[in-house]
Amino acid sequence: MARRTAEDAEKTRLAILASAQAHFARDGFKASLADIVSDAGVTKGALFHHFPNKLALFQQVWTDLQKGMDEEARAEARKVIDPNDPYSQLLAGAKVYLKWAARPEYYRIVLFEGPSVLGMQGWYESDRDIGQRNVRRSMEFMADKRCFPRSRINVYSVLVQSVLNGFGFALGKGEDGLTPDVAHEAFEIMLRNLR
Amino acid sequence: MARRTAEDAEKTRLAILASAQAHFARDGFKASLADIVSDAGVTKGALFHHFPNKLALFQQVWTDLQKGMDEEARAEARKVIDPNDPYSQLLAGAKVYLKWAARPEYYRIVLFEGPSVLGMQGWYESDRDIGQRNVRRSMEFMADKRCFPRSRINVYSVLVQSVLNGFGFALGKGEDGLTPDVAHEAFEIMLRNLR
DNA sequence: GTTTATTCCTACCACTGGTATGTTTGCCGG
DNA sequence: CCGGCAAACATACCAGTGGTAGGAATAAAC
Repeated sequence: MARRTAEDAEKTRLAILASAQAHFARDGFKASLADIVSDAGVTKGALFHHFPNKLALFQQVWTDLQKGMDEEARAEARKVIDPNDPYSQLLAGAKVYLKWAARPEYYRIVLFEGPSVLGMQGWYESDRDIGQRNVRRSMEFMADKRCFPRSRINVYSVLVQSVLNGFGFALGKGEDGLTPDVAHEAFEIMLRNLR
Repeated sequence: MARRTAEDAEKTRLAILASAQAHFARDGFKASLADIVSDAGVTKGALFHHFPNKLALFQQVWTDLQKGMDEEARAEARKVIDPNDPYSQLLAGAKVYLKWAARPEYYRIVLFEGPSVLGMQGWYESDRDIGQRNVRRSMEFMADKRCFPRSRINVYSVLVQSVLNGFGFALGKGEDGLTPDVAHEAFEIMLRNLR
């Protein structure tokens, strides 16, 4: 086979991404490219035409998952009654995030493998770009409402983000008798009582 | 070279472990065995005589680091005035943990690479064995003191563990203007106000 | 209708973790 | 004191990995 329609090319690209997501979700980053292209019905030539290397492929899978979660979270946050209430928006977004964390692909690829694969800079930057901004805005909002001194905005941002991450992990793992609702309730209590 | 004294053997074993820790700390699990044995002054034959495979080598490095941190944390917890106060013991242990998290080898090997390398079961189990037990004991203690209902012991254990993990991460990463002291203060405030 | 550039395949490469086998020699029973 | 076993390595090698080079076919632009 050779030159196809741009539409066909997009199809193979998506097939590669789908297969890659499945394999990364099951075997982590160590999933072999041979298996990925085999299940996608193409050869390595196609893969390396669409992606410069394995890491870029993983990054794309990672980004797609994050984007999906982020869009749903934003949509849910927009439904909050008061559009100028970052606190409620954070709670709404957190609810969505905790649900996604229970999904095996999101759990394994984004939360589990993401850090070590993308490296500390890459992962932390992307993570901060997507989640931390909302968290930080909410912390500033709470500080303005005299919940706690502004000097603690920084630490509390890290703290809140950590709790969301950790709950995501625990939910993704499945045990601990933890459900998204229980986690969300505890999250809110903790948040409300920050001083 | 060939058969040496048992003492000599232990020396090469330690040399391999030291070199492995250095390389794993810098390059993560993808550090090559060739480089590790080269810097240790031995060959791969020696490595595979002492360790069954690369993962076992990593596990040993991981365990040694965890053991070092755990021993120091326990020692510090034992210095607490009231020996029947898990709350204060947790705070003391947390202080030690946060300090270790700022050390690059501990950060990279235990916190960063550990999860994806050892896998969810291996990492979570070991992590829980070392840290979670103390956290859980403290949560039960606080529940008994009517800080919050016993039904929340489980969630809060996960929550507290997550905060420690996340602070460790942020400290290890170095930025955010975060110091062990600031993190520890925020940790205590959060803990004290759990309902 | 010729050219061009995209899309993909095949063949190949350097390197990796891991193995099989060989070699030296401390050590222990007789 | 000494023969043999096994510990403690070294050497040579292998299957599989991510990645590359080059070519073939053809959709698309002119």
